[in-house]
Amino acid sequence: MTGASEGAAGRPELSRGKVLQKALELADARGIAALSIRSLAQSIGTKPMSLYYYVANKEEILDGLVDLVFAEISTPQAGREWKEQMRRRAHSAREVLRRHPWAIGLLESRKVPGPETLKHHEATLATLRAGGFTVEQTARAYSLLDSYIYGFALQEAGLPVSGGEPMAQVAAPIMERFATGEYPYLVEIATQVVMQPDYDYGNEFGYGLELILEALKPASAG
Amino acid sequence: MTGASEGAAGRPELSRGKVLQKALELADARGIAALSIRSLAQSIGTKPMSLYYYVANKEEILDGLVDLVFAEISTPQAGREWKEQMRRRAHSAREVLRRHPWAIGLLESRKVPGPETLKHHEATLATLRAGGFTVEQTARAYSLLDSYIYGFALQEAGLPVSGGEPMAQVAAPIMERFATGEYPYLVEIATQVVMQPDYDYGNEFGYGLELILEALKPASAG
DNA sequence: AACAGCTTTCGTACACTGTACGAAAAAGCT
DNA sequence: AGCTTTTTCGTACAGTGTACGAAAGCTGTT
Repeated sequence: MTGASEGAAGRPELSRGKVLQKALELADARGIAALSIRSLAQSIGTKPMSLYYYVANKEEILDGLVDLVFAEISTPQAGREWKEQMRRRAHSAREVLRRHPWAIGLLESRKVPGPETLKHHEATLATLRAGGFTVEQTARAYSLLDSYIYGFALQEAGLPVSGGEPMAQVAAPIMERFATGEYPYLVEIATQVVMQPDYDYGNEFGYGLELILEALKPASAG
Repeated sequence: MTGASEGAAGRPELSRGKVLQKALELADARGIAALSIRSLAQSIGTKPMSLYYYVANKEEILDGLVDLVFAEISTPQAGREWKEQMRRRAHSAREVLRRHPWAIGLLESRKVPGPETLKHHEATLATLRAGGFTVEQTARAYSLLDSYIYGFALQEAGLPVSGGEPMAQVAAPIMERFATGEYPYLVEIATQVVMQPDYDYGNEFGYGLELILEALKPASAG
C-alpha cells in the first residue's frame, strides 16, 4: 500500500509526469532560463540527481514541456465545419503560446515531436481532409496556418508582457533615438497606432487569421 | 602607426565589430549552444575577459547577433511597387533565417531592437505607406507578413538540415509509431507529399506568401 | 628620459550549470 | 530471513558567465 506508487501518507510520490508538471510551473513562473535541474528538484522537494531516474537528461525535460504545451491547445474535430474548427484551434494556440512564451524559442531546437504533439497534428490534418482539402492542399494550408500562428506568437513574445499601457514603455527608449528624425515611419506607426491607449497588439491576430481563412479554399485548383 | 588601431604588422586588432562577426561565424558553424565566451575568445585568438572591454555581457553579444542577421535581409525600396518589394524582402528574410536558424530562437527573448533592425523596419514601413496603405493597414500588413515569415522559418528550423532526402530521416522513426495505425492522416501526408523524392518544404513558402500578398490591399476599407 | 594618464588586456576566483558514477536505501518477492 | 529490483541521492568534474583588480601597452608632457 505504501509502496512506490500511491502516496498513502504524506509522501509526495515522484513520477515523470510530476517532474514535467513542476518544470512547466517553474518555467511559467520564473522563465525558462531559471529552470535548472537543481531549482526544479528543490521546487519538487527532492534532490537533483533523483530526477534522472525519470528523465534521461535536461533535453528530455524540454521535449516534455513542449509536448505539454501542445496538449493544451484545443483539438479540432473532423466532420465539423473546417473553417470554424481552424479558427478555434488558431485562437487557442495563440492563447496557449502567450501563457508559455518560452515554448516558442524551444520549438526551434526540438528534434522529435511528442505523442500529444502528434495527436494534435493528426486531428488537425483530419479536419482539413474531411473539409474537402486534397493531401497537397492540406499540407499547404497547414503550413500557412501554423506559420502564421507561431510567427505571431513569436512577435508577441518579444513585447513587454501585456496589459494596459506597456506599449509606451517599449516605445519610450526607442523614441529617443527618433528625436533625430531618422525613423519617421516608425514614429508615425508608434504614435498613431501602437501607443494609442486602447491598442492591443493581440487583437491584430484575428485580422490576419481571417484573411488567411478567407483565402484558403478546398477543392478544384490549389 | 602600430598603435591600438590599425594593425600594421600581424596584429589582428580587436574591436566590437570583430567580436560580433566572429560570434556569428561560430554560431553558424557550431550552433548557438557552442557559443561560449571562452570558445569565442579562443576562436578570435584572445582571452575570455578581453571581450568584456567591447561588450557588457553575453546578452549584448546575442543582441548584436540578431542585429547582424537583420542587416543581411535585403531592404525594400519605397516608391517601387510595394508587392514586388515585399516579395523580395520576404524571400530574402527566409533565406537569411535559414542560414542562421538559431536567430529565430533568439528573437523570442530579445528586448531592444538594434539599429540595423530599426533601419530595416523603417524601410519596410516606408514602402508600404508609399504603396498606399494607411497607417493602420500598414501595421496589420506588416504584422501579418512578418508573422508568416518568422513562423515559416521557425518550422523550417525544426527540420533536419535540408538537402535531398533528409525528410525520410525525420519521418522514419516516427513511422514506427504509425505502424499501430494511430495516425492515418500523418502517414498519408508523410508518404504522399513529404517523403516524395523531389519534395522540398522550402518551396511551400512561396505559396503562402503569394496568397497573403494577393489578399493584402491598400486604400478603401481595412 | 622620466613621468603621468589613458586605453586595452587578461589572471584569478566564485557561484552556478548538467550529469557520470556508484553507493545507499527502500520495496517487493520467495 | 535473504535476494532482487526499484528508487533515491552524495560526491565530483568539467564547463558556464563574469566581478574584481592587476598588469601591460600606448600617448603626450615635461
